[in-house]
Amino acid sequence: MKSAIRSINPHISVDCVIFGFSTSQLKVLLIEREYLDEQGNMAKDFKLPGDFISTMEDLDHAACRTLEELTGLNDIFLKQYAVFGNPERISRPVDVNWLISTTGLPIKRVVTSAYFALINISDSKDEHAIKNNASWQDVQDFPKLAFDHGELIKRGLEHLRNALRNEPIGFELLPEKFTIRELQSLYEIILNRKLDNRNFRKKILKSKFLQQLEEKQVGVAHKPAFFYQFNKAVYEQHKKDHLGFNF
Amino acid sequence: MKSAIRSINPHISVDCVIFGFSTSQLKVLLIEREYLDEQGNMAKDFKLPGDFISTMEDLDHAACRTLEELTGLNDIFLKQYAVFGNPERISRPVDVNWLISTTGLPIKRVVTSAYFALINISDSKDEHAIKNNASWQDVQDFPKLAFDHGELIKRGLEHLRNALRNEPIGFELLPEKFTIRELQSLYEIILNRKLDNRNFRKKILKSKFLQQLEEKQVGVAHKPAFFYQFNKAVYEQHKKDHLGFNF
DNA sequence: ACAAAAGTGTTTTTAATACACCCATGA
DNA sequence: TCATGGGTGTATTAAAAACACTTTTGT
Repeated sequence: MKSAIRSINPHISVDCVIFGFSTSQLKVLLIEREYLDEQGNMAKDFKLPGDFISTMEDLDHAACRTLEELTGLNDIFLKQYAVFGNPERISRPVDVNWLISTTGLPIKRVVTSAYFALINISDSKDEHAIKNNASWQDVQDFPKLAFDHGELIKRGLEHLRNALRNEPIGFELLPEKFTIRELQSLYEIILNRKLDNRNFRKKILKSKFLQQLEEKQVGVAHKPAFFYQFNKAVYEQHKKDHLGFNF
Repeated sequence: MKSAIRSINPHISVDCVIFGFSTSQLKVLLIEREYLDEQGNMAKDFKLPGDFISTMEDLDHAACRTLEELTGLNDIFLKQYAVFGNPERISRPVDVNWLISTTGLPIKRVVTSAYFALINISDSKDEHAIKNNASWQDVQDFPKLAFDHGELIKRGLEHLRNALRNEPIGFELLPEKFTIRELQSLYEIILNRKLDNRNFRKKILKSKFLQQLEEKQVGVAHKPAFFYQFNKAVYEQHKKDHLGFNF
């Protein structure tokens, strides 16, 4: 937090719930926080990557900036999913004191705009080195969190599941080029169930949102898979034509 | 606005996009606003029902309160759908001056939490008398609006359509007891297309979310329709079991 | 030649669509 | 008795689900 050199708006913050998927598990990215407990001893817990916005900063910009500053991740597709404005959300003395000491301002109440994103953990290992105060934690069983960040994660996960079921957000959340198997794994991990690979390919390919590329996987010890990319224009057209309802 | 007698938080506001459906049209509820134009003349335009939150007030509470104060509507199911935090959203001199003169505070930047609701206009005629500075305007062709309220309506409508297609929000937005025809009309108006009544009933009733009541319409000049109510528990169970994806 | 994941087709089951008449009530 | 909207069934078409083997590559 660079509160000394930028003009912050201490009433509004952003928080980022970054989901990471590997081949077997869904994780969240958390930042380790040091704070003084009730006895004045140094203690540690975790928080989401987040910060106050700057006085003339757009919320989306603040979310991206914060994520980069705290974790080193950049160029991530972040989506705002809710605002948390309960006046009691910052009320525990340790949280209030931590905010006052890190900002130097008399913080009373903060409304936060929550963002989520989903990234491939194995990619992030090489491409985006994650700063060492940030770490991946199990999304089902995360450690004690600051503020109402447990609630933000829970709601973010619901939002992610819903989004995945109702629109092709999976494509947005994968790298530009991906294999169909990667997309299927993403669905399986987030929806938490196995899908039939033949039926999945049929359904996905019938929709024409995916374009097959020339390029194949290289160096894999099995038949190499073709890469695909998402064709957004075709999806938008489809959405216009298809006005049904599903629930 | 009772800014004189309550302690307001001038950084955060709520705005309500209230959709009203009659048998033929979708409308939005707008409040007439008087302001001083560039030449210092009194002029009029429209705004959404909205206000700054109070210092220790929950956002949902602020939205309900505001709606009641400005329109007389109460007990409406309001759903938060987005935050609008562009630093330029309040930049036109007429808007800035209007805020300063109505609050008496040096407003610079306001982040607003947007809510939407949908109500039956014919119901509201008798049950909820709408205050006379509020009026229903065509959702496709609304008058000139204050701030970025045109954008809030556009995004609210997208949200409403999406919500209706992907979850049984229709039930939430109708009175406790309603006929299947009312539900169908709601779908037709919002999705802007005709639906086959036999197929609609089949699909809706197959889902078991609806419970038929003993009660029928009275005083209608045709075969009276049964009233139904939404069974939320059955829906929640269904959502757990059905983890497919649709897009 | 073996292991590992990619890729492919058919049958069965379920859901969506298209379509037209009789029913109960108030005027 | 007429006008109005409520309520129903069937046949066709389209989509989802279930299911097992062959292909290509690296080791």
